[in-house]
Amino acid sequence: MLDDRKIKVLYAIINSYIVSAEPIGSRTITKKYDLGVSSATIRNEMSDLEELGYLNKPHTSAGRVPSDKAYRLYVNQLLNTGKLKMDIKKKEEIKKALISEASEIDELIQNSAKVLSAITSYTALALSPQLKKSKLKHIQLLPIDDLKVLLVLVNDSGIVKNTIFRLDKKIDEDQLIVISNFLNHKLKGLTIEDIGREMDNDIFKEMYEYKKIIDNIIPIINKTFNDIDSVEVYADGVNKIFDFPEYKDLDKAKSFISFIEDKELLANILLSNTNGNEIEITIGNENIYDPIKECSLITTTYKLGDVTIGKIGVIGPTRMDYPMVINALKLFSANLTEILEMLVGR
Amino acid sequence: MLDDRKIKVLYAIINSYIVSAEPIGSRTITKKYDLGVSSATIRNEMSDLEELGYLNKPHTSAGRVPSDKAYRLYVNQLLNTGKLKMDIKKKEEIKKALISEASEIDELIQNSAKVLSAITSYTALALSPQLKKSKLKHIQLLPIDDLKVLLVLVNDSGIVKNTIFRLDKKIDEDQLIVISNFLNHKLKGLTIEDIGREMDNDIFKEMYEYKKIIDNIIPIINKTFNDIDSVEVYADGVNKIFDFPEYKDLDKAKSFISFIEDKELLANILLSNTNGNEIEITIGNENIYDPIKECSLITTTYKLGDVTIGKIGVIGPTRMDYPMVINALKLFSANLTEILEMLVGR
DNA sequence: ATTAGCACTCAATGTTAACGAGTGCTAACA
DNA sequence: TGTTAGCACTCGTTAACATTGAGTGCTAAT
Repeated sequence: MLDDRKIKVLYAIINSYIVSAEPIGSRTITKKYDLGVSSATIRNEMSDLEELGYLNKPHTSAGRVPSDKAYRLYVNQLLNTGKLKMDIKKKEEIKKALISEASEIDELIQNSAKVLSAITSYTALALSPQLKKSKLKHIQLLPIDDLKVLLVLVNDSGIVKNTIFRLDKKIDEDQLIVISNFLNHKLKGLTIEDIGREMDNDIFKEMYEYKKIIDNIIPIINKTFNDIDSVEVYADGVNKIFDFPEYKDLDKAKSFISFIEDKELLANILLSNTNGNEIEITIGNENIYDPIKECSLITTTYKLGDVTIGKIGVIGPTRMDYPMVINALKLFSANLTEILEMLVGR
Repeated sequence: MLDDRKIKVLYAIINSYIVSAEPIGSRTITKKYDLGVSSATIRNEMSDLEELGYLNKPHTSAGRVPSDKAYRLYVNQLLNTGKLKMDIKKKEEIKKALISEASEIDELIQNSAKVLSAITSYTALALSPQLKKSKLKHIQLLPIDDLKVLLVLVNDSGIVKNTIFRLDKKIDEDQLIVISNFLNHKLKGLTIEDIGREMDNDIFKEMYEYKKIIDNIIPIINKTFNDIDSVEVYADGVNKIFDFPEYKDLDKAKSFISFIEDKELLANILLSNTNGNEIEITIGNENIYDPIKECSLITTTYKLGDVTIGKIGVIGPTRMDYPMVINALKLFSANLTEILEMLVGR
């Protein structure tokens, strides 16, 4: 359907448009790319490509611009031919940049978005780890003073959460240890969901003696666990969008930036954008939401052990530098997975 | 120097410009504000006001625009006459909105910026609590498994930090308790700075038996304490800037947004903007940095006990609605101080 | 099948004129 | 002496119109 020359012409247009953001005319192609034919021939090919849906004309006397379909073809080929190379040296550089700031996992992810945006010069998005299935590893109550108690929860991914709360009545350290031990015994190894159920089951009747204290504590455990579960989206380099001529229009820029500010929506998009491949790409109109129908979203995942727990990606104009971004994302995916392994140290 | 009528004319121009963002002509004033004189008289007054530096002309045949000096006069009067009223009902509304999301202090502050931006429709900034002078209240080591240990630090403001780290050698719970007790004994009640000094002093020679383990732990304590100390700046509603006609120019908008993205710079600005008053206002050229020389920055503080520990404020065009913003900030300051009191529960 | 040539299209750019909000000055007035 | 009506003047804004030039599509010759 697309003979060799058509592909060459199409790729010339895509490559040219990716750097210039200007519609390409037939003469430009004959000059910049040596295809051995005249501009008139190119014109005919372009006319064909337009009919096939790979090119668009902004208006009659402008050049032509690649369509989403063209990018899709280009990107699929890119992903299949595996021509993308893993630059080990660069990988280590990135790793260093990521590690230097990372003491907590959320910080690591946030910093990753920053570095990714700096490297690619597009807006970067990152989804904090999802740990719904993670299990409680340790629960402990510590006395702060007569009335205040610190609750510490640790899950098997090494995420720690804590809350200070205040009791109505004095409690001594020994009592807290008894309660801690009991909670540990009952809840250790359960997932967040399990614990929610367990709580309802009034497992605490055995602890009659401490009923009042435990009644105080339960909602706090619940809330704290829900916090662990909460999804955070980090965005960095939002203002990079100003660098692209297609966003010289203020309304467009505004709508893009407002869109990126809606973290809840972003979380849903990132979570739903899952086809099982290492790299996932949504081009232009493939996006559901209007404000980013002229953007491409490229994401990858990061793992803890064998489980995918989060995502990181890049969003920018459809004419983005796909090979560069895909390479960068591969490095980030690998690095994050390695660093998490190390941080959690299993 | 400024007679009564000049003041009236000036205020008319300021008020009009604050809502319209358009230069005001003499006729507009005679029509909209009944000053009992003709436009020619106003014209003369305006000419005088310009000579005195209170008005600017964008160009010969435009109307006039208030200068920074005019805003300064207006704002000083506003702050002195104390005409600003505290709306108790609104205060409670805001309080509710702030509390609903606040389980941790940083979250509370972040959420405050969000609510403040929503209420004022300007960009809101907030500085997370500064606790350099806070004291260690509790330190504890908890076993996670054979090799991993959780370090928990609590300070007297109720801020909790923790880190998981891994030891070279197995350690049992009893040993951890001994070390915990020792550290508590030695370090409790000291400020972050004190602890840094204490650490260098090799206080641990008494604990010869656990030297190796403690040597492992010290840098972790240090790092964790530095984390507590770190300043965070939250910005919300950055894209509100697009609503103002003075930012219809893309470069201006870009430079503003880039400026707000530099959190370190913002932190310095917020920290330095301290004159000891409840409300602090920097107008236009009083700002040091070029990108916000056409903005005003209004901030207030929030406290824990008697100590100012953070700031929250609003940044927008110099023609901002000062009375509204000042009122809002007063409510936020009072509410945050109350909520912190409650959260930390001293 | 390719290509040179040419008429045609249309956004972008430049030029000019008309418009009108607003100023500043002058002279008359109370 | 302060106020005001009147008027010439300024200057950014807008609209209308012509010009330019990159690019297309078609045709006829190679």
